Amino acid sequence: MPKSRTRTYSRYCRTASALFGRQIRAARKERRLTAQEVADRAGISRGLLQRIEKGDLKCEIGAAFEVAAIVGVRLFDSGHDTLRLHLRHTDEKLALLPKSVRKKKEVLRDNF
Amino acid sequence: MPKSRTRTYSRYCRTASALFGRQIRAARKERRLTAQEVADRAGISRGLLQRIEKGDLKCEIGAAFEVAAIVGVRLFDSGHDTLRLHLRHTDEKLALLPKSVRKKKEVLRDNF
DNA sequence: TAATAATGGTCTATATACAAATCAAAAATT
DNA sequence: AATTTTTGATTTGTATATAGACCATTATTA
Repeated sequence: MPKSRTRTYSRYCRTASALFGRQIRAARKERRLTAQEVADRAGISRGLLQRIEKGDLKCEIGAAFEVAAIVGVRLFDSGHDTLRLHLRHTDEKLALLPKSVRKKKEVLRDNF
Repeated sequence: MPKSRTRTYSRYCRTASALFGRQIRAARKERRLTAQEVADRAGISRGLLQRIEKGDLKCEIGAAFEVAAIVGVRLFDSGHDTLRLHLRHTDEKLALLPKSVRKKKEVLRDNF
């Protein structure tokens, strides 16, 4: 029997994904774009778009992000310039953090 | 020759994904969690976590969201309750929109 | 500085996400 | 009401994302 690759997701994660999909669908309809039109523009199949709009957690993050961009759902509530700014800021923060995380050696407190 | 499945992504999409990955990495280090620890908690391989932190657009959105939740990167800048609220609101908006999008028949303006 | 843990690669096998095609039902226009 | 488009589901074959193992390098602690 082949080993299964099923995952479990937290409630938070599922809700977030559902919301993301719903927002995409709402935005698409507001702009009066058919599923086929958006799928074509994004270079994906209509089936995949359906799954994205349903909040399916197994689809490519790239496809979902691209679709969001096409229908006008902003990622991180920001335009491109703001994203770049955040990116730079995060990189600066990252530069101050240790390159690798090392656990402090567990101190045994039995011997006293 | 097998048909390739390569996609193209917009700059906006790539930047957003890069930022998301960077934020995850920064949050992980701030919390002093090793890659292996986070991968284990998320039920994914360390290799996949690396790709997520790199902003690889081809990984599962569910894996990325789950990791974000684990290291404390908030999705849509909101906690679970707020997400549910947004979800309800989006559903209401969606209920008012037409169930299917129909293009107005293109009126030919040649004949005058 | 030595020891050791974490990270960053690469490689392989396999489970699966994907595109594409098809069909039925629903919904919007005429 | 009739027509036509859009949507929702299902199925199938294939490209590929994933886990897991491994190794080399780097970084951290003792």
